[in-house]
Amino acid sequence: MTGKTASDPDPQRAQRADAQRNRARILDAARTVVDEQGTQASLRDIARRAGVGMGTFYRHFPTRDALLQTLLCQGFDRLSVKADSLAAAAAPEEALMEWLRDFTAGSTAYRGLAASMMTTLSDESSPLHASCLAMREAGARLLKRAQDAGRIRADVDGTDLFALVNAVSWIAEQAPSVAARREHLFSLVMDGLTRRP
Amino acid sequence: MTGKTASDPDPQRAQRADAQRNRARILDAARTVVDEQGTQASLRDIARRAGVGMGTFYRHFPTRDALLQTLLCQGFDRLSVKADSLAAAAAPEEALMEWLRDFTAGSTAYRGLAASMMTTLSDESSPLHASCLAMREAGARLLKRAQDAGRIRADVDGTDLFALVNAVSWIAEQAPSVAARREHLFSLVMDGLTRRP
DNA sequence: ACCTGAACACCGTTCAAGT
DNA sequence: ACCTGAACACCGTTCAAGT
Repeated sequence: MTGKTASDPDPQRAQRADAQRNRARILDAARTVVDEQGTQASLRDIARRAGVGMGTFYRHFPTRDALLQTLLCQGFDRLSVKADSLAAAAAPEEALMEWLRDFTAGSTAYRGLAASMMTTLSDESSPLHASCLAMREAGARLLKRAQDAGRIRADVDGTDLFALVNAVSWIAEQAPSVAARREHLFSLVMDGLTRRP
Repeated sequence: MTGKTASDPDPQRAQRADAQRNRARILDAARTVVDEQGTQASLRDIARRAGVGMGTFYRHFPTRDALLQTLLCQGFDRLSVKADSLAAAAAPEEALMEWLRDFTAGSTAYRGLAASMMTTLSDESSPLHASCLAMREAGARLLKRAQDAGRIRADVDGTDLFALVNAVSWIAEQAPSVAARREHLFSLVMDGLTRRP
């Protein structure tokens, strides 16, 4: 125990008021710019729009992934939770499909997101690594359940499924003509994984 | 008719000796650097390695696509020809699969190639547009043939097939763990397109 | 005709100097 | 503690000056 009393704010969270405000401004700007330019958005543009020096930007978010984490982490965690509640509530195949629908909607929220997820999954030092991996594992449990029920091919694992779904999301970003057929491509792939009676 | 005689070299092809040598050097360097860095390789690096000024580089290849064209066009054309000869020689499904095998091998030759092909297909001003489109159309004819023979789902078109195959090639570039499963992902997708008896 | 390399407008990242 | 903005090393692209 130190001299710290109950009324002291948590030292880990204590921040000067201007620092807190700058952080919020950066995040606001980031949401806008990433929305426009995708996950590879210019960090300078974000700092500029936030009205903040580059040093301030880097002090708050030392890497691009640190910034993306605060934008994406919530969504990843939400999908992890949703997978588990679907596992308890819905039929195996329907649960998986419903989850994938939700996942795909999220993965097309920002341009470049599918690519960022793949990068973050193979980079253990990324602050997004853990939550993205947890989300994939949660999806993998839904997959396993559908496989055990005999509804999905047995020779597919969570990595395969995640890769295929991200591959479709990515390709849809590459050309408007493909984007228009995204749902169709998605169902072609999922039909292929489904065991027909 | 102008004063041009038969012994004049083709004025369109006439080039000073140093220009011809520089062009060859740039292409040599490009092959090496694109091999190392992918289709998004630094153009400066290529010019440097070729021992040539930036102006010279741009004089010979005014855009990145103009450079890629000379590296990739032959391969595209070869695959177009191969599609037509397979259509004449092999059973519909086998012909399609053999062609896709060949196509995939080519599309993984350089990192970023799948992305470049998608870009070039939606950019009519790209010098690669025509030959890439021709290749896709040649593949589409093999697809149609296999569909007419009842071996492939009827609700797939050449754009879908091309998109799916490129999506798998791209995803395999994103992580070594996925690269190791590339063949498996490819067969999952193709199985899905195949009509089972 | 062709080549060169500096110049320009951008990046991401770091860091000395300020408050 | 935190902020600023210049500095550095890159990039793609253009262009005046040379031969």
